[in-house]
Amino acid sequence: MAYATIRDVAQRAGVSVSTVSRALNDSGRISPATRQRINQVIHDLHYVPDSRARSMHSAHSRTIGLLIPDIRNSYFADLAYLIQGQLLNHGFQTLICTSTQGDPGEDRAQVRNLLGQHIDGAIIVPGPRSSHTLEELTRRGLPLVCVDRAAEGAAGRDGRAIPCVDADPEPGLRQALEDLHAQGHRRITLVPGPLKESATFRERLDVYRNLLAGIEGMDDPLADQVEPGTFDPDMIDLWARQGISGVLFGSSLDAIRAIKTAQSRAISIGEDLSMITFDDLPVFRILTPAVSTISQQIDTMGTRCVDMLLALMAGSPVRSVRLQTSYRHCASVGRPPAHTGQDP
Amino acid sequence: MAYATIRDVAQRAGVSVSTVSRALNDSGRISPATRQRINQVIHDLHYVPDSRARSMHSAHSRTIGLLIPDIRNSYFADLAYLIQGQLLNHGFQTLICTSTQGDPGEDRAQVRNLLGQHIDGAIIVPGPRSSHTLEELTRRGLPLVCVDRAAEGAAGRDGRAIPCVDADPEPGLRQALEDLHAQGHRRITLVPGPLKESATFRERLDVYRNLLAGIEGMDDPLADQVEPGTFDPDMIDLWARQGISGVLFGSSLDAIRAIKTAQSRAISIGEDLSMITFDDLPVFRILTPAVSTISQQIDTMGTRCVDMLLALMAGSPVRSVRLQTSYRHCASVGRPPAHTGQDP
DNA sequence: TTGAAAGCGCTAACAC
DNA sequence: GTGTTAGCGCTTTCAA
Repeated sequence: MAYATIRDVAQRAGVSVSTVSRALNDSGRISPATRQRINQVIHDLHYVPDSRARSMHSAHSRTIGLLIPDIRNSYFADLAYLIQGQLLNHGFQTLICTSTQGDPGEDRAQVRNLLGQHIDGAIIVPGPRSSHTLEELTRRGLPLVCVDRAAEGAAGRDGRAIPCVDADPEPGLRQALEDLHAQGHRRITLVPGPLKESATFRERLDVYRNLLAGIEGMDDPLADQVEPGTFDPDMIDLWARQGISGVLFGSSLDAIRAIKTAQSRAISIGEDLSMITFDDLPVFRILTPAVSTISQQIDTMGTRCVDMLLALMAGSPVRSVRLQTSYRHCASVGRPPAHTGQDP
Repeated sequence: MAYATIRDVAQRAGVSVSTVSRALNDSGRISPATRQRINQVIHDLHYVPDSRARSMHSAHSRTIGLLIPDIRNSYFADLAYLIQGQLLNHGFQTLICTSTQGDPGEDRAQVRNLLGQHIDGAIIVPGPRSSHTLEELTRRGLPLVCVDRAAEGAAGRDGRAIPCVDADPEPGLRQALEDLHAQGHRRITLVPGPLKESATFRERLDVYRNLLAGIEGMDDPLADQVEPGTFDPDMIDLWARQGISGVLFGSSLDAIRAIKTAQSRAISIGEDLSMITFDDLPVFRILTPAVSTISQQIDTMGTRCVDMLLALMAGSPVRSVRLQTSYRHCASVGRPPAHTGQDP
């Protein structure tokens, strides 16, 4: 009762279903009068074509799967918003699957859902354990693009790598270190984020180390002790004991926790301790002091990955893209306090 | 070639499609041997049943539509996350449609999409112009629940109102006003948010006025001048001229813009100007000073609306629910500066 | 316990 | 221009 079908429309318009179908798809020749009559009936009956039945013929569903770790993270929310909007402009529906990380079983369930819908392609933020998930998709020759992080240990069909759009941490990190150096900091450190989780954090750490090694007189006394885990508030005391005056965060979550801790211990950011973090979230601009960030060009990321997916679906060859990161100085980076900043 | 079909499975297992179907659905009796063989083939072929074809028979698609204004707003992101997670636990897929507000044409397109998928129900954050959209859904007798705001001027089937779960601003506002009063504030005002947009903001304003009228010696000199629009930075000067020492924000977006403005004008929140805002976003806790909020119990909101939808789909009668708001005092509310706070 | 056949709503040849 | 027919991948009678 709820839904009118194409047959109802045909009957009421006094034509056959194929004529209605033609009217629906602007295919074949139809007399203006018939078309007019059909449109009227469609309107009267509030008829909406069943896209499931429709897509069963056309070999494509005009549906794209989007797998992101956690929509509550505003970084991914932005990405999802951009991607869904842009795909919609191209006539594709986006199936957003969030909370794919963590539970590997849930991960599988989500992918089965997507496969069951016969999606035309997928955009994925791969996690540390998603290689199996990715295979499940590439096995079917499904056009696939990774965003934000490259897929580890998974190749696309024909053994070709899955195209990816992510950010090169080098430029942003370089500028950040230069700023710290210019302000007079000599002993600094990096909290990379959950190292075990992702190659992203690993890469940030590696690049950081290389850059630091090239800077005369600047040093990370904790470089060899980096623990693959998240930020621990007690680290703040450790930094103080080591005479560290500047900290970089590879994960914005850690940065926010550090800010809270600093506040509760009356440590003044920008004076007692300078800090910089990855991810240019709006929060960081309204904090006092505003936090210096290394920005990822998230808008471009969203745009490019959609472009790449569309190209892939069109059969064009697609190459991975690395976007530049850039540094934005804010008041969270100041001069080091008098008693630190130089070798003891 | 990408997808194996039920026929492929049947062929390879040496049985008929109906037998495979039965194995898939645990319906009918099947010999253990046959089932075993079928499962093996399913595994080998990486067979995933086509849920589109499947749902065309079963009269339900196990898919729920979720329409929210903007996923980038962390309030709605939280809501979406909660809802999708909970629906998944009940075996439903969630189609998240974001950015439905604003463009009414896009709104319609989204709904047609959902209708085309033959969703089993929908959860909606209705906007000011969504009554037409809602009708499109209710007309088909689709189970519907509104969240966060009540639907204006739209009734469900049988003319019954669409069940809704939202928050009663009264308790939170009352506590907020009491706090301001206790701190010594006597002249305050409310920036309700985009009044034209939603009855939510209208209600907050009305309740505020009523409460204020009942408080001895506290006054809003601007009560009659409230403009239906968003926050204008120049209002800060106006407040100063009027001797206003405390401000409430009906919209967290306005609050954030006000904080930025205050910072740029060296106005100290909590000293020169006390402020309180609706929506208990994480941001407000890490700002300095932390911002006093009126919280909406968003978790409960997400849980309840899913429960309500499931009940509706099961045919049970469902009543709208109003959750309580509550006030959380933070340092953004302090004593008024000496030269304000009392009648001149 | 299993298979054959009809049909879900739609599209796409192929006739007329 | 329009109707007829045969499927798409699946479930579901009804027989066997």
